Amino acid sequence: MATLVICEKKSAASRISYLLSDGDQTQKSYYNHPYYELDREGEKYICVPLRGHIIEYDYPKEYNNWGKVDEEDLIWVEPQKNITAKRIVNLLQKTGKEVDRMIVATDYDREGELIGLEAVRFAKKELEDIPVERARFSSLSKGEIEKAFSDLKEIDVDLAESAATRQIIDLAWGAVLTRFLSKASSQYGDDYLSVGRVQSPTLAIIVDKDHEIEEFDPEPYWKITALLEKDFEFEADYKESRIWEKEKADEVYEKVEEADEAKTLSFNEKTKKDWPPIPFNTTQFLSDANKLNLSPSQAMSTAEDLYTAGWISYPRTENTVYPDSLHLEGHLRKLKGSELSEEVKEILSQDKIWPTKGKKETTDHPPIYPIKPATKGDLTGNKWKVYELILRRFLATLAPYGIKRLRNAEFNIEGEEFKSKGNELIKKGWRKYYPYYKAKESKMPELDKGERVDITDVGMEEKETQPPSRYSQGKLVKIMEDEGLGTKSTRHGIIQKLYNRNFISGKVPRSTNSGRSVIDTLEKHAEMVTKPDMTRELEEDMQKIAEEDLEKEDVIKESRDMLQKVLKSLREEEEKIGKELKQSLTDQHSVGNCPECEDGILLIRKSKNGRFVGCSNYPDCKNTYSLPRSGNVKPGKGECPECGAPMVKVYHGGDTEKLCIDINCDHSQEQRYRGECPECGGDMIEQRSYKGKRFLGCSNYPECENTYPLPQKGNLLYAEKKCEECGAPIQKMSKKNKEDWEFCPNPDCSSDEDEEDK
DNA sequence: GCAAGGTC
Repeated sequence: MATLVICEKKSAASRISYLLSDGDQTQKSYYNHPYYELDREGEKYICVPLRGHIIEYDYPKEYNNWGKVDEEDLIWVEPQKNITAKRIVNLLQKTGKEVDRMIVATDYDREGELIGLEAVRFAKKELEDIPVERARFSSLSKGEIEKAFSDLKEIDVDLAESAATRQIIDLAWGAVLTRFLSKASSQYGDDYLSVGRVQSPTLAIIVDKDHEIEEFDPEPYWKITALLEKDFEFEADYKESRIWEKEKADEVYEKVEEADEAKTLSFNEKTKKDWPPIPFNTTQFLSDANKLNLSPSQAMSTAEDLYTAGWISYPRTENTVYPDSLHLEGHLRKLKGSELSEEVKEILSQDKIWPTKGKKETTDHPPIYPIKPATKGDLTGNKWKVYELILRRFLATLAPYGIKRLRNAEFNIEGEEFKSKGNELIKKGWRKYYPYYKAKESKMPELDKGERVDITDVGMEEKETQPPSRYSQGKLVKIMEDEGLGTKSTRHGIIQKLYNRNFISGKVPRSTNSGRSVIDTLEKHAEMVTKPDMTRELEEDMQKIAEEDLEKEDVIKESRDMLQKVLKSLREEEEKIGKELKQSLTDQHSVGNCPECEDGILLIRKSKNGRFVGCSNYPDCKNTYSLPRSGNVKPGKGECPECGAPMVKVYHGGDTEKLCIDINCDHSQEQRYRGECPECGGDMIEQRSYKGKRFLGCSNYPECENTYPLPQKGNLLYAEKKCEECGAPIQKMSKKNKEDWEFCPNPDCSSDEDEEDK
């Protein structure tokens, strides 16, 4: 007797083998892929980890040619299953022959059911009649696993089929619409315009906000503020914090302008508990990591590294409730060995440790928490940043609440009503351990009704209503979750995809021309693809398939019919759509007008050797420029005074250069001249490496290889003098809020050793 | 070369 246990991933396989054998499992390897063997009640178990899905749907090869395949036909093509993890399939086939029953022990969710079934189908091939059972467990704890393996269920084929339905539908809609838009706008190669059930509604959320901001019409208003003093200065605003008419504002201001006393009409004070945050699920984690300047993709991949190295628990989870199996106190004791040992001890010293809990409780994985203690010596850079965040969050969820003191008062100033609010944290509580959220505090003294308070100043300000702000990437992940778009494992990747497709740009994402026009086109002709409802409806259908209320085939057929209608309506306007898309793509790549011909536009183009700028009138106009090696190039203001070519802005992260597009023109050269090369008498030129790093290099390169490193931020100029020690040209640096300073760029020079950085 | 979903 032998049993094959199929697990979703390595960590689960290792844990399950351990629990089933009381730690007596053996790790083996098959062509470098690990698996486990163990004995359990005299029976041999082989525990094989998958790597999530091991197959994926795609169309047969003959449909790969976008030009030759009609999208209308593609709708009805049956996709085939391709193996994506060959070695795992081999291992399943090999071990499948050695066993006489199988247990699917993948994650307890819809995809898990399908992932398990995919594996079973490979393992079972020649043994059609061996029994397959399903272990369903809500955590990888001893109790849960024992219970699941002693009470085995049947595999839920309908549930798995519902997941397969989603795959087929997503592929059909994605492939058909992606090909249609790309072909209509002649976007081939890497520049195709993609469409998808999740990515398009997500993009639409960003585009809608951009439209809202563009259409925003600021309205002026006036604000009257009195500065009062009792023990310290504090502000009181006129009862209408925004006064919309200038006359009214003037009228009030005239009355109170010269006042020197305010009479307290009322004063209230109350305290409020400031509750600690709930345990980290993926969304909360990505959102807070974004405050630390990490994109969701960066945060996720860092968390993945920390997880595989055993520092933190599984980072993909929706759960916000610590399971009973996690012994919080014992675990805290373990974390005393971490960098934050003092903080851990403080938390431990509480009489009782009460964790917070969120509304969402799932059974697949615990919330994200630190598994073992780490110090700054163990982890560096982003890894430490992320680990510290997760450790601090864990502590905060076990820490005491804080207390806020809220005060508010109303005043009479020359017959006009003013009001003031105070919000002070009088007990820090959990915020001591979790400094990532800034509490908005404002101080206000204690007052008595009728008390007279001195006025030190009264001011009136003209202000403007502000447009709504853009969504940060962290906020976007949250909105996606609220709208049901994507999953805990895919949301960060979807956002990254929008960047990679050039649909959005910037740290706080804004839509590009192509992103905007893709959404505009879809909204006009296939609105449903831009709405989260499509996902909601698909979810409902999948539920019904799982419950046997609907047949997989019927759902797919209905979806294909709908796709056919959508495609038809798009095709009726194909020419117009193509024109609109092409126009906005031209705008996106334009850097300005061509100085060499009548009506040419200079466009960023790609060649085998990289990118360059060429004229839209090519081949009639052969004007070209090379582009800087790195950075994002956008049109700038005006033309070069020297050669008439357009000025461009080059963005390097937070740093912007303004250059003439012709890097060899005298103006550009002059702008970047930073003194004479002490080695050969050539010009030292400020330039950027392929990676965007700024340095000084000699104009006689490659004959002269003299270079100096430069600080990466701040404005640099040649100080018009040479270093007395080494002869290198002295550089002058100016930075915001700092005094200018001069330095020798030569790192081997001893000239500024006594001088510390200013 | 198309999607979204797992996981590395």
